[in-house]
Amino acid sequence: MDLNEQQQPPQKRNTTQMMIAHGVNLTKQRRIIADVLFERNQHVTADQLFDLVKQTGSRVSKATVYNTLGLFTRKGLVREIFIDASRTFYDSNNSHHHHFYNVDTGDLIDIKDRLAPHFIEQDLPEGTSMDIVDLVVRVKNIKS
Amino acid sequence: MDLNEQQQPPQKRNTTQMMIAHGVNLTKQRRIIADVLFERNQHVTADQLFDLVKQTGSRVSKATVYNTLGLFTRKGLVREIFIDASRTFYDSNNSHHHHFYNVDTGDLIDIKDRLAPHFIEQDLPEGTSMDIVDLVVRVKNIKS
DNA sequence: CTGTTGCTTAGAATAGTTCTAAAAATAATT
DNA sequence: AATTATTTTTAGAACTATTCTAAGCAACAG
Repeated sequence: MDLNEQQQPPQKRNTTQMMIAHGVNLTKQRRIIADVLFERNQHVTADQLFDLVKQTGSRVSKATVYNTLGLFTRKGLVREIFIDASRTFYDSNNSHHHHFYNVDTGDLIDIKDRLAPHFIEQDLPEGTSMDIVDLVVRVKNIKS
Repeated sequence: MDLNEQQQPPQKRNTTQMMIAHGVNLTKQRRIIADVLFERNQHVTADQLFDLVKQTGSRVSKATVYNTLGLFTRKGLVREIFIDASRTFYDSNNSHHHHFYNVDTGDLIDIKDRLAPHFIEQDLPEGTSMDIVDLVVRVKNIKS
């Protein structure tokens, strides 16, 4: 299962600046996590990210990976994508876009933002047909 | 948290016919579950449904509630809505529509189908503002 | 230094869901 | 009807993703 298929070219980002810009305090672990996460646009689970970090030789606890992903989400650095009850992905591409999820392969693929929803049907990934479209508009109470 | 707010009027459906029409074998437990689930349009978790069934005096195991919801989903009688890693709702309204989810209250509210996506913003529930729109288009491999 | 605050950690706890293996119900076949 | 096969249900165990807990550590302020 390919989690990393992306239409956009990989782009090296300045993770330190990103964190500062979003009001995230810098720590050793957060730098390590951010460097791995933002190395390229990708969709990863907390567990996959934990492994990716391990592969760099750095040691960060799983709790910190969860904490950091939660923090990054609250600060708007990443987006959570809930595919099903046991599949939460974190999208390191924080630009405005949506996703194709292939129920057969597990592939999660970006939908280019310019695609109007009614044109999606004509732009499905090769060899796939539409299954279910689930649009969840999350709203929040206006604080008074 | 009100899970049951619906725009459409409650409608008593013939659950036996629904199951037959969708190729679901009839059993005592499935009838009980279907009667509770389709009594009105609602969004329920497996656990909530288990409790609702219990309240009718009938006794159905939790495993059967899960099995039956899985079966009903595969057969197209209900739709799963994944709000987050620990919130899977089953929507007993199987007509084509989407949802507003209020992150503050937990309310899950139908979006009338006629609403074009770009008009959603002008039609948010009272006292709420847009938070996150997550559109996941599920596709499946074309079997050859 | 010393206290305060925030961060990280390992492991325990939690919660939703799936699995297992056996019993029960139902359907099919003789 | 009796027997066999198939499907369904069940209780509880197992599993898995995530959160919690409580202790230790790091950074910084006074």
